[in-house]
Amino acid sequence: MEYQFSEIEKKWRQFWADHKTFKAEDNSSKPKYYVLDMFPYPSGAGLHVGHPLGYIASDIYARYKRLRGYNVLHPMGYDSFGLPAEQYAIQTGQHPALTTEQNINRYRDQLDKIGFSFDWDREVRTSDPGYYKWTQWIFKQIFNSWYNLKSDKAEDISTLIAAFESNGNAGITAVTEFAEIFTADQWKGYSEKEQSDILMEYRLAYLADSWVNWCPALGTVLANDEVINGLSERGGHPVEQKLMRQWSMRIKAYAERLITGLDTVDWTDAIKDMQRNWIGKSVGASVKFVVSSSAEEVAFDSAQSTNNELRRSSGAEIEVFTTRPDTIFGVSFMVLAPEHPLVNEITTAEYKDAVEAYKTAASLKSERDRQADVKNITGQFTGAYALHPFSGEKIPVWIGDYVLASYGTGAVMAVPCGDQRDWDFATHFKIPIKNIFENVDISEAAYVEKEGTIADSDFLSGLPIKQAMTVAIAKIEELGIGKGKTNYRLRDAIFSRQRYWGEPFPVYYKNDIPYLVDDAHLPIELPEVDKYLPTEDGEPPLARAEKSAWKYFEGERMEYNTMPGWAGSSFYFLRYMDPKNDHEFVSKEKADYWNQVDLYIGGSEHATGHLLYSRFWCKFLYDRGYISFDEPFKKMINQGMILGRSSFVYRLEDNKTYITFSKKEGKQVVPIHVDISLVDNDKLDIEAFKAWRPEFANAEFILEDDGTYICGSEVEKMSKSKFNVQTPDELVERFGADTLRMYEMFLGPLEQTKPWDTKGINGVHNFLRKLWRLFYENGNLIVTDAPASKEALKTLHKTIKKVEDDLERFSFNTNVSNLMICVNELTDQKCHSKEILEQVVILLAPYAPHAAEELWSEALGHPAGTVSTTPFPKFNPEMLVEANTVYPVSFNGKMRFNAELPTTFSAKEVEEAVLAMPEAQKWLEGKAPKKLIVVPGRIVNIVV
RNA sequence: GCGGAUGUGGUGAAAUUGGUAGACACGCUAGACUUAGGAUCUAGUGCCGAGAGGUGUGCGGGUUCGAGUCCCUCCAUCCGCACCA
Repeated sequence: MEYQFSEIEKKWRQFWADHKTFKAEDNSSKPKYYVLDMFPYPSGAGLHVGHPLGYIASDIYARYKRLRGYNVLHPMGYDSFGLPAEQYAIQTGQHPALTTEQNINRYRDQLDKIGFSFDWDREVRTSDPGYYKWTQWIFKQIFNSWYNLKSDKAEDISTLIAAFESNGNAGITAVTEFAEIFTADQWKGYSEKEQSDILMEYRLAYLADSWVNWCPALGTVLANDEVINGLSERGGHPVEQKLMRQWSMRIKAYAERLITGLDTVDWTDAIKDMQRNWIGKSVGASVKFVVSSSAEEVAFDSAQSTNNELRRSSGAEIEVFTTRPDTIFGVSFMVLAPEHPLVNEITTAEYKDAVEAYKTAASLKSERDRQADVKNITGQFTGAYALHPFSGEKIPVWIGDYVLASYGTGAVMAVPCGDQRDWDFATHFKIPIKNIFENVDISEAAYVEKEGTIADSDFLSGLPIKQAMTVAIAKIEELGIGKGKTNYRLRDAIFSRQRYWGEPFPVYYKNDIPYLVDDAHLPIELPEVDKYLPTEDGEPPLARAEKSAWKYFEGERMEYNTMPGWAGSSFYFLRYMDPKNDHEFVSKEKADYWNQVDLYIGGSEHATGHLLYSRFWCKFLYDRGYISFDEPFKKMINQGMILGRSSFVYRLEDNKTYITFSKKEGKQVVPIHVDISLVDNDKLDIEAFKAWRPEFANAEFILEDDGTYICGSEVEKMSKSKFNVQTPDELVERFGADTLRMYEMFLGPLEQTKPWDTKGINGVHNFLRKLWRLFYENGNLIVTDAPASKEALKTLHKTIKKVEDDLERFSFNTNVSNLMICVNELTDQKCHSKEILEQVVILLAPYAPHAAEELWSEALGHPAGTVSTTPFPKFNPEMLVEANTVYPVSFNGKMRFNAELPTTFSAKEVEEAVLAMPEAQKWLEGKAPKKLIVVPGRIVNIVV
């Protein structure tokens, strides 16, 4: 019997679906294991071969863990809210729910063909009301929480209100920007609106006027991680800064825990560093500089101005953040961001116009221009001076757009001798540079190292830099002019989107106060609208909905924004544990049982988005007692991208002759993308090419000497327009799912970016055919009951060990090869022993599950479908080691043994075997060896 | 500029605590066989050399009996961040 993959695969797909073979039990005596893939956004283009790469890896691991006796949770679902469906809806008028449904069906079809062991009973879709009910519910919990720095966790807002009612806010240490102090009596005297506004300053989900990334082309705001180089991640449209009233999430409250938590998870350093960078922790101090009134006199006098109105700024304080308090005596000027609120106040009359002009110029620059302009040093003196807190010296105050309004305090103390940007600024504007480092030359550049000794700095002189930092902070705190402080670059996450296809907020407004919709009315379903566009007066699309279109409506108006894409994907891994629960987003019991995701596989592009937000929500839900772990993903593997390999034909100037690759040299040719389905191993199917498009119908060719046309190729991203998209479907049809699965694993290291290339797929396919021949010859079963040969046992156990090692260490690069070697060796040995083949089939089951099931039941006579529940073969090291001859060698004056050994791979076992050899015993004369070096399979050096 | 990764045949790549570099597969060469199948089988295939032999893991050093692997300098490519005080 030949290897009939299409029949076999169809049969087993059906069997698994009918028997729910991969259903995960919520209660089991087996240990649990949770293998998760990043769920896909179901785009209209369908899956290409890059998508399943990670799914195949995780499926192999999930199946392996089942063989190892684990109760495995391996679910799949869809991140089905999103921009493309909405934009398609805007163009066509089709409801996004409809296109999303169609796309999901297509995805499911494609996924099913690859033979994944997902438990489809647990499927989730973020756009399903039964799912987003819980997205809305979690939003409510976040809204109803504040971050208590004393307990270092999120707590219910009621505890804060209770505190306000009894003591006001004086004793509260919370994450908030709110600085006013009020008493209990004052609190009780506030109106509902005033109380609501104050609580808003504490809530973890809050409404505030924020500078946001506004993308006019998309008509919505974007989160920082959705903006790349000043352009939108989706579509690449320009993004500008705009002040808007928006929902935000106080993720900054978790900044420190998001950093420390990284030490408890097994992720790559690359991803951890990306997150650390993004959070951007800096330790230092904040210091207040008093703006000098007398200095202002000087400026005023010299300007000979008579406008006394502008002179009232004396006593203003500029607060700066610095990571180098040790260099405070090196301050020779200060710089404020152009948007800094004190700029108008302190600017003297003389400089008013120049400052205004500078501010205007800065505001006209887009984020992108500002970034591109890094090397252009610009700034403007304000005429004001600040007083140095220790020396009392007058320090000129400038504004400059290299200082960002949104980081720290929006102002810096400039130390040109110790900071390159300050040095450049000072040099450019000819501001004096004071050197406070002992024996350091700063004439060419700033000294930015944190090694050395401080000089010329009053009480800091003579101290090493690191010590000076501590001393400086202590002194600053003592004088009450500042304090030690840690800053984070991470910004709070904007949570509103002006779009239709997202979760509605469970929020309504009455008297301009936002209220939460009662749980009983959740989910707040998306209302129907006539168009998926903003209203004429710029309200989000949901504002178009008639009151009657809302299934639930309360107050004067509903919240018309929707939630961002990351809302639904920030807890889906929890929902899989209990996807049908209508009373809770997940029951405590099930969350406790399934616990963390043991292995998470997905792309690294989510490093600063999804992965950060999911960790944030997980920590929040942990704080509030809904789950008992505060990191969602214990171990993560990031699969690399698969690039397309485009094929080209080369047209000569005459517009109709196409010249083959090797003969185009030195000729004027136009490369033209040709559909890769017309090309096999770079050979063009000429007839198919002529039929492909009318303009090629009369094409003429200059061929290779063997009469073929060879195409050129180039590696690019897969895209329809480059005709280089390889869908898994065609390959499954030609070679079968098992071949595709093994081939994708055979391609190279999982984590690596690599071009797609089908050149080697025959090799993998031939492996399966060869495997078949161990069982069948001329259509007859040739499996025997004869005992296995020693050789065959050795091959088997070598393979068991290799497969086991590769999967436990999780490097999907060699394991398929190990099975190939195994089958090659068994073929050479003419081994048809049932004893051996049974074990081989189990080893194969995670990789090529359809073939394994077929051989297991049809050739080996086991009950159908049981290969997935058979224990993984047990490795027996004794099968590998055989004693051999040992002979002494003298080398470089040191005595050692060289022993020739049979091929094995475990140095330890060989070591033991060598020491047990009579020859070795004799040679050592009862002494222990000083050093024993084993080259697996080859040579042993024993130093005596 | 900062951070992370990667450099091995014609190609994709292996190489476990440092131990025969190139497993396995593609491709290629020669041959066999055939109910012509995306077959199968045999032999060969890093480079130089007719051969013995020499040489070889981005470059240059170092440690070691022994280095693709460890250490140092440099180079190239890819990814992320980027005026974050």
